[in-house]
Amino acid sequence: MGVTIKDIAKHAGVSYSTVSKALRDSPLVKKPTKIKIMKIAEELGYQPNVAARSLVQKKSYTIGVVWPSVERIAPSILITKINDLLEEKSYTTLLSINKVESAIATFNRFQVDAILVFGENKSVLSDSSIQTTVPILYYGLKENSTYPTIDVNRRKAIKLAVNYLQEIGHKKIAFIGDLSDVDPLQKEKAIGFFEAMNVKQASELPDLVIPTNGLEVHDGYHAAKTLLSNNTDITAIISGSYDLTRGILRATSELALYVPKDLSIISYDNIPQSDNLEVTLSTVGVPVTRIAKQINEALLSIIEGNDIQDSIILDPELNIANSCAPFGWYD
Amino acid sequence: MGVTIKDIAKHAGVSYSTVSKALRDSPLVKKPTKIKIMKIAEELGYQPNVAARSLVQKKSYTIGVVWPSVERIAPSILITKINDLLEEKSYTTLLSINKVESAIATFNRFQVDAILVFGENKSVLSDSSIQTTVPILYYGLKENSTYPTIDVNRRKAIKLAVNYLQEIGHKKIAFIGDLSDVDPLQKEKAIGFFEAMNVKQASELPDLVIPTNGLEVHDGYHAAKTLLSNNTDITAIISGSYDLTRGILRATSELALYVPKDLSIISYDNIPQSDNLEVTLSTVGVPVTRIAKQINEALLSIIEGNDIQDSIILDPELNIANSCAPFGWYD
DNA sequence: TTGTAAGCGTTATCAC
DNA sequence: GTGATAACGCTTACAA
Repeated sequence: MGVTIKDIAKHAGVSYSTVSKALRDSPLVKKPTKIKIMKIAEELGYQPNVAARSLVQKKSYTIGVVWPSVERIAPSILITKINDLLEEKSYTTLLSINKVESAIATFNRFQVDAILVFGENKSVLSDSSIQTTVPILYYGLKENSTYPTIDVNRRKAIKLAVNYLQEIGHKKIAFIGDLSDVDPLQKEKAIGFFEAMNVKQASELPDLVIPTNGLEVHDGYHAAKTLLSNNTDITAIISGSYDLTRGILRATSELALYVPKDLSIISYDNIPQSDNLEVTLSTVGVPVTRIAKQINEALLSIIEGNDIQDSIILDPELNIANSCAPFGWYD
Repeated sequence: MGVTIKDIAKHAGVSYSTVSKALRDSPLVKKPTKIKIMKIAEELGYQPNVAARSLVQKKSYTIGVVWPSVERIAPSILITKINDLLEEKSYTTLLSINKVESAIATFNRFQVDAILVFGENKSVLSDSSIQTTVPILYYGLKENSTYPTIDVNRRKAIKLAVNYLQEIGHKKIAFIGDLSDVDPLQKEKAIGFFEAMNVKQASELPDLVIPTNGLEVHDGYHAAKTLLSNNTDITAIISGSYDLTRGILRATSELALYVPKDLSIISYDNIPQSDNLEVTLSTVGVPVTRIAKQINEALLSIIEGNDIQDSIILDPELNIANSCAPFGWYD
């Protein structure tokens, strides 16, 4: 089995409490002793036993992340970022891909210091079904939950985009995105578009709203093909995601349409762009780094026992770049 | 803080050791007492403390999964399956997205019962850099590791496909896949193709090997477009992944080529197909369910302390369906 | 500056 | 059948 502080104590010829202090870098231990002990610990390949430590400290320096759908690529970048941030504060993140209730139960048994839940179909889940003594933070749509929640204002993001395009003179603005009911996060974006266009639903803008059945590149490609073959007078497109936008750009280049000369594009996006597309994209959204930072702070705060705001809705930002030009600019 | 067995003991008016036995459903406790205790535990929302239990039992009923690249969608289905299988045996899986070394260190501190590592750029990693007392199982390419490894024979899979197509008379067989050096798993597939075609490298089959720079749908789409516009005499394609195949099918339908009349397709694939494509695909590969089952068994086995085979390479299977027809069948 | 001892929540081994 | 009690590996007063 594993090496314990008692083993180290024997080797070093000191008591095991001294070892404990030395390893925790306590000022109560003389430098030379400390160094000697550290060295022996290293040699023996000592790994502190979390179980024992968290038993006495009632703290495990661990954050449990509930991530029911490993399949989804979107939040994975966010998780990675959060993980890095927490690591700096010497916290470890552990993920569970189980159903929310059982994941929370597991993390309670493990006495993690806080739980971060990536909400998805939270609709099914009511707070009453959750048993926890560990503080919980949600990321995603705030619905029937009383737990603190951090979310991105997707609706406002799309509105920002529409308004900007209108300001620079565009009249025929289209939206390409996922309108299916299954994903409330996507739906928010569509609602933002409707609101900005002063309509109630997609049917009032038959030619301008192109629903996709997913968020992949080819969904965007085909939506754009449909849109642009039928409607030659569209001058601007708002895209629901980065991948959709990549598809849209593919379509425009095949149709020999030039961005932004023939068409302005603003893409919803949280992720920093790595690909080098033909144009630098204009985007709206909250950058992952900011989301991660907020979540990180909130997490550390609730661990300290501080109450945080019930609900933090992050404001999106508009970043205008080459893919966008005023209407008529090239005439 | 959490409810402990002592709290339950007080409420039930018994000693806490009786509570412990009752909760573990020991035959040493009378039925009525047991029921009473269970009920109180339920009411109080008791959650057993893993730290305390694993401290005395030296077992946490937990498997640590090292998954450095949350970004990749491919193995996520596999992880979900493994998770389900282990749950049946009342094991919990916890994932870490940290670097392999530190993830392993973390899991050692948590005293998990076994560690499953999803190997990727294992190249960098030598066994000597790993400190562990917990048994480790690798999934992925076996390279310089002495730990037991489970892997899929991708090379053989593609060979099977080539041989089958040759048997049914195809001469001009093309391969669409990712040849970049970064992903050794993909490279294996290409090597399988080369070997089956009796060549050493791609350059010997200039028109038949179409490298993609990824495994997404649109990569397949564009590769197929390139391939089929230049080479009208190709009669069969082997695709390196399911998504690539979807793209290929999109391309063929745009080019008014009919599968399998004008073109036979066999797709590498581990994942059970959910989409309903125009044709039912012929596939080669090891189904995820089988991979998951093997990993599950191996894991349980090494937990018991049984040595398992150093290396288990799973044999792919060929499933021929509508997307494949003998050469000349429709003439 | 170092050692001793109590206690964290649980299981397991005894006695009763 | 049930109840004390030791032990798991560690941290932390407190004693030396």
